[in-house]
Amino acid sequence: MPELPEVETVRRGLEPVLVGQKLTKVSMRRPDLRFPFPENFSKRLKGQTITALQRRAKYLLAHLSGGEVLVMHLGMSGRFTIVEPPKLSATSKSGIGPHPKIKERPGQFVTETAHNTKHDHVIFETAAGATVTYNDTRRFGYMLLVEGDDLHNHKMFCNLGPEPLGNELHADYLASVARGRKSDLKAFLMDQRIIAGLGNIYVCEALFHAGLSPDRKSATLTSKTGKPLVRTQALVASIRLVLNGAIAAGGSTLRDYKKTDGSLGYFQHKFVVYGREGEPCTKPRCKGVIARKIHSGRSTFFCPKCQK
DNA sequence: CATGCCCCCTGCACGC
DNA sequence: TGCGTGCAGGGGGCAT
Repeated sequence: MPELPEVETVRRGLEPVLVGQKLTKVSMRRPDLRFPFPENFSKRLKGQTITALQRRAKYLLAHLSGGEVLVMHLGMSGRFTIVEPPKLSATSKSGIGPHPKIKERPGQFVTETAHNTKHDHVIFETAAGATVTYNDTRRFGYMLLVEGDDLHNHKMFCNLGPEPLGNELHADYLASVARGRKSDLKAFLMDQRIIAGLGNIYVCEALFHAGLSPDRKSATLTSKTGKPLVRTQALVASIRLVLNGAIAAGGSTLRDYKKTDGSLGYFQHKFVVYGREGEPCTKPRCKGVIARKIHSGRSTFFCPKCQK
């Protein structure tokens, strides 16, 4: 899936299309994704206005005028596609007028281009005539409807750790939660209860940048006195740097998406270690070769020479 | 409690 | 060409 930077990029892409908009129609093409859709899903969404679109960890949160929150998780392969009605030029506004097909059936027009794809599972239509389609090949994603006041108590959210780009993540925090842990750094950083939003790619990237081995014991982030160490500071800084860099790259993709097909999801981004098994380490003067190894079923890419 | 493993699902790249 | 294998950015649920 999209990890935190990709979800944030999707959020920024959807925000101008959805926020302030009333949902005129929501349809599903199957009864479930990873989980069954909530009871009366379409009916509960129709007519509601989306008042805000937030992100928490890898979740998208669409706040609804009725007080519920539409929670969306993209799993491994979830994407959104936006199709907006053609912008009317000054000429057509004053003179010719909108295309008759659009005027009569705004939803129908975009339906023909947007809904014929395999694995399009959910289609949102807004009062402004935009269509937002959720596509998810592997269906590990899901959607929930949760009462806004109950969000923090929901089982999906109550155990989430701090946002990695927020103020709550700092070396003292990381040192304190790492204390006495038996797990290695790879598992530690993948654990959403420790930090919420990192995934397989950005854990590899952050560990590389910090020069720390994925096999290092998490407890070594803490000194005997419980104080954070230089490597702990470096890890926090690396996490921030890697995520911010990816979000910036996503932003540049966003500027282009309307020129292409409206697709929001993964984007092209250069990774320094991820997917680069056998390639030379990019750290200056390091003669190492990027290796791959499996940690609890997931590939880890790292430089055995400069990550200690 | 913490940790590790299996599994959900589809598609794709690879070797034979 | 077809088929089998392994792998893919997540994480819930369960056994230990």
